[in-house]
Amino acid sequence: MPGHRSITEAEKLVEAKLGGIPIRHEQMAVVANIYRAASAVRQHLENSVLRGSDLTWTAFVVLWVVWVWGESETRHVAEEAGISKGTLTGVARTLESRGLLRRADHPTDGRLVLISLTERGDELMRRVFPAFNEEEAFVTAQLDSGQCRAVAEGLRRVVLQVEEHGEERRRTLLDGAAPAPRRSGRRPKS
Amino acid sequence: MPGHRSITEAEKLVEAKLGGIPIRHEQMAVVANIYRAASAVRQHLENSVLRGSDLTWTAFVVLWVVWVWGESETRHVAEEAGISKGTLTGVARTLESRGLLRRADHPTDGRLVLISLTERGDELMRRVFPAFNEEEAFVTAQLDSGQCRAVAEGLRRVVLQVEEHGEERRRTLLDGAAPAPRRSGRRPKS
DNA sequence: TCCGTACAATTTGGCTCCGAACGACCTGAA
DNA sequence: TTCAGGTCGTTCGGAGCCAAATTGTACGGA
Repeated sequence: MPGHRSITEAEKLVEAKLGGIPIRHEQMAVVANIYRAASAVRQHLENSVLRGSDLTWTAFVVLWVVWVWGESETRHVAEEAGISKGTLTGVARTLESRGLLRRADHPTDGRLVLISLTERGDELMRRVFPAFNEEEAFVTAQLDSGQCRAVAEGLRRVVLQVEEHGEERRRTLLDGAAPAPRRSGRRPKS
Repeated sequence: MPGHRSITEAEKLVEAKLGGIPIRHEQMAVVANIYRAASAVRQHLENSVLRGSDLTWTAFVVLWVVWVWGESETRHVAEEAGISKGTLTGVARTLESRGLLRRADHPTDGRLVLISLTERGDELMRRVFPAFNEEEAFVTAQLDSGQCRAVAEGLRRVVLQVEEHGEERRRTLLDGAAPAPRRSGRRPKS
């Protein structure tokens, strides 16, 4: 269980560390708590409702997207689920082998693959989602209706800010400098 | 970039899917946006300030914890950073090999290991953290001061709720049933 | 008809992370 | 003094995940 030391206490220490250089405390608290909350929520949901149905968080999100939006092209599912296309290929294969998901060629464009739930997958979601939603209610139990809306709206703005201006911002920061390659992953061929 | 389809639209579809069964919309929106925001923020920070210093998100968090709290026992660092003990061992080894971190035996308890920053690690943090904090301000730029506080406070409550009542809740849900083993990871011996 | 370009999903390589097992160590009771 | 039970960090097995490379399809122009 993380978080026995308070964030505000940490802020004071950081201030002292940097002595003089001003720090955006409120913004720092938002980011720190976003990540803490995301980890806590994910872990709780995996360990309560998902594990029982042998689903990882990612697998559940993928099923959820397809369940809600119906038969979809894989690229849209990946985007909506927030994972890369390559990851989706593997997750979809696993779910397909368990009979929860079905893949079909696109009728006119041979490059595309369509994903939909099988009857079993649909049954699973009708059973699991209510339990999942019940835990969403549990983790937010300390928030009243208005606070829920405020938090959701605030986070939406964070997501929008990054999506709309993030790339430009990164370009500005690096200012034409080396794009700095990623540490992991396949090496460029050159 | 995820999120081109609106979350409220998704909620309506879910409602129709379940027809009749009530859904906690506001709570669902909070959880969905927490995760989206966490991914977006992490990705932006990794791709802007961290990559340039060859740090992953986790490595930065570990350095940050040790920087702020000073020499600490590894179990506390792991807890504070929100990662498992096993993960910390690997991360710490990497950071030690890069000369940013130092490990020392505990003077009286031979089981413990103490972690502290080297001078180089301290320099790195004095350089990187202001840039990091600058991006924390960027991602929250759409929120005014009051909204920042509201979001941070709301998320704090979510974390607290899970930390204080999560374990009990999971016990209640499973109700003595099989603890449901994890799919990945080392297999139990027997 | 034959390319070249564009874009799709998939494969591949490498790192990250969790958590069970393990071995070292501490402690207290017999 | 011994040793059983607890706690620590580390090791290790397996899945997750990203992004480059690859493979396959579409389509417009020569």
